[in-house]
Amino acid sequence: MLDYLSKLNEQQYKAATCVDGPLLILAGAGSGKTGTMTHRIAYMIKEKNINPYNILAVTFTNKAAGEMRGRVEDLCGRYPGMWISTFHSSCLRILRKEADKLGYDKNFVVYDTVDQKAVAKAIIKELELDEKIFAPAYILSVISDNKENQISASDFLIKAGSFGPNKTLASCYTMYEEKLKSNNALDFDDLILKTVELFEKFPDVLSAYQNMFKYIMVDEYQDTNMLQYKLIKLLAGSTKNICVVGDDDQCIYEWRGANIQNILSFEVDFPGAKIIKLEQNYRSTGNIINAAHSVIENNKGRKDKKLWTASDDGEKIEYYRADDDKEEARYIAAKINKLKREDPTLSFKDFAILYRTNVQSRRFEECFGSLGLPYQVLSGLRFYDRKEIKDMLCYMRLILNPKDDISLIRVLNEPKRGIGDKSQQNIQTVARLNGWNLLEALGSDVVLDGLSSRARDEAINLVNTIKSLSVEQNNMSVSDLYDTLLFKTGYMKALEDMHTVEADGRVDNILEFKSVIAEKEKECSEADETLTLESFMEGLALVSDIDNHDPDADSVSLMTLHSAKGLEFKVVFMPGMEMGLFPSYRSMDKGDNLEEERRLCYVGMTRAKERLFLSSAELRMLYGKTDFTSESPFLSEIDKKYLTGHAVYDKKKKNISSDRFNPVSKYNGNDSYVSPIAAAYNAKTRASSIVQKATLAGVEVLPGDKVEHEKFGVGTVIKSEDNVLTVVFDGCGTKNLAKDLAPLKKV
DNA sequence: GACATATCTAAAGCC
DNA sequence: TAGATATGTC
Repeated sequence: MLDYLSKLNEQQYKAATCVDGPLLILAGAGSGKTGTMTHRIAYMIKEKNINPYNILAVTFTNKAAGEMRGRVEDLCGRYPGMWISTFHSSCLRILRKEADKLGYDKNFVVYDTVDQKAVAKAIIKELELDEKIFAPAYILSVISDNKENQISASDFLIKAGSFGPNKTLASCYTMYEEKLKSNNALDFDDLILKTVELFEKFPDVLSAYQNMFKYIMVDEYQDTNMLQYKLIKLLAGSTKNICVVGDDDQCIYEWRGANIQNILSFEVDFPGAKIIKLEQNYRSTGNIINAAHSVIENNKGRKDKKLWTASDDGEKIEYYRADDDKEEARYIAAKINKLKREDPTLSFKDFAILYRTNVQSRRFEECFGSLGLPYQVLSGLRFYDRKEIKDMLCYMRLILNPKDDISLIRVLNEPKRGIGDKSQQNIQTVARLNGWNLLEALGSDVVLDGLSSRARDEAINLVNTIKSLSVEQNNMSVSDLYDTLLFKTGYMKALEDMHTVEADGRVDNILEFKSVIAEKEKECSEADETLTLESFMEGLALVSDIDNHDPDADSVSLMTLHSAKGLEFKVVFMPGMEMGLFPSYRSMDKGDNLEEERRLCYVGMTRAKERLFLSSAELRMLYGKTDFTSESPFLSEIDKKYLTGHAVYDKKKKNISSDRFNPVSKYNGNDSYVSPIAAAYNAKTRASSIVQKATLAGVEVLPGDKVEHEKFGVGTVIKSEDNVLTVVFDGCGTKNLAKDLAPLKKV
């Protein structure tokens, strides 16, 4: 066996050396997937003498691509410009070369989610739509769905018919496409879509790329959507040297278009495909693996496979039911300190708290903050989506492309220039009437004369700043340009004058962004190049984030289950194991969605290497209301052999053995759960599920009855305004009444 | 037009 | 509860 391949196990070795023809690698959690893929690339280059530039390896995230590139470099050296990149950046690279064939200017801009939203809002205004019904996010999701399924605006218009909401949506879609086209912009979906169109319309272009990419690899295949699948199928062409790696059990992105069918039916689409399963897990203890398996095996639509591990059983998984969400946070904090005391080799960075929703982080931040426990939160907001960064990016885009109306609108009154809604509309009207872009309109006398004297001065200054920097951009460094922009637009001064904590934070971010630019310039000068604004922005177009998770910082990591995919920690906590929270109440109507939640649970559990702690809170405050909760059905799916824990009601008795463990939620066998809490959530929309009857220890209670809770004392049952049975406790506020709730007794 | 106050609503987030 | 947006006031 070749030296560098000797670390691979038998299955991994098979996968790494099977190079020709279609191959599906089913790689379970922690099975050494990335290692196998990188070794496969190294094998192709070193042993098969395949030209590195004939290999295309696509991933979903920049982080994954970067990691893969780094590991390939370690194995077989650096090949600059090798095609190891995300779907979107591969397509961007192709389109930069070929966009003119599709009638686009090659220097098109890429609109991100924020830009798209701005376009959608403009459309809503123009069509005078009711934003309640046609919310920007809704319109955009319809457009995105269509694009992912390669349905054009005109196709959709035909499909939509001549009336009803679909007709309106079709007009939105059409206008959206017109606006992007006239701004010379593509959105993220377009990057894939236009590349597919390019290949379909120009067979010669396709065959050139087919010749180039003789070997194709796709990571996280379970997350591909229909269009991405089509793209790689086109590229794989007749050679069919395509290797896809994925795990159907880790498909947690169906809600944004991932099609799990792509992995389930790979063999059908590529007849003769080899399938290799990587089932040995190198990450977790036996108990963790087995417990995770006992949950995931409840899913129906999945490939049959079972992870195993050569490591010991390890400790059992622990479950704790806390009194409330605050106590849950205290419990976890105390547990972290205790574990660290008992095992001095553990440091804070070995701990992660994985929750279902971002709002859950608050309790932990409060608690950890007061205890002085170091933590880092991976928030949902990306660096580049922050307002101040986005504003600066828009200024820079305007310098590159003064025609970019969406960017101009964004920064027109930022900082405040006295050019508000009314003036903005005037500018747009003038632009439309004269066929000008907005910057031209803004600088015209017609517009300027209609402004107040302050606004007039500001407008002239803005137009001049953009125009002169646009001319000068190649005579100055990007850093200098950035500074000039901050100064001349008055952006920095406006922030500094605010003297608020928030504004200071924004200033910090703006300086942080400057160091990003400086870093890029340094990289460039080392390679004896000068960084141009154009190349800087180009590199940024698809960068999702300055990776804000620092695995080396010695702090506890707090993040959602979704963002934990691909990571691992010695000790993992999964709080909020409650019906309605996890699984999310929005997933509980349809069996399919519930399966995705279950996969999410599986992903979370398999992040743990040594210890796994699950917890729930009996009372949780959500949306300013405190509710009783039921335990998550996933808890009862875990085989009790691997689990130890207490139900809160028995806490006084202490040391409850695991066979006494009995979560209160019930599975109705129909792959949906009937829960009083869920019913309460749904009460406004679904009359049939309103909780109008509650039974406590076999005794029915009705409004007006007195009930007693072991901790909250006596309360009265009432029917709340949303028609849900509720108990009012003296001094304890109002709580929704959950059916069969053990600590409540009728008195 | 800018700022203050009232009202509404609530998942996950890759490129 | 808290953030985002709609409405009201100077």
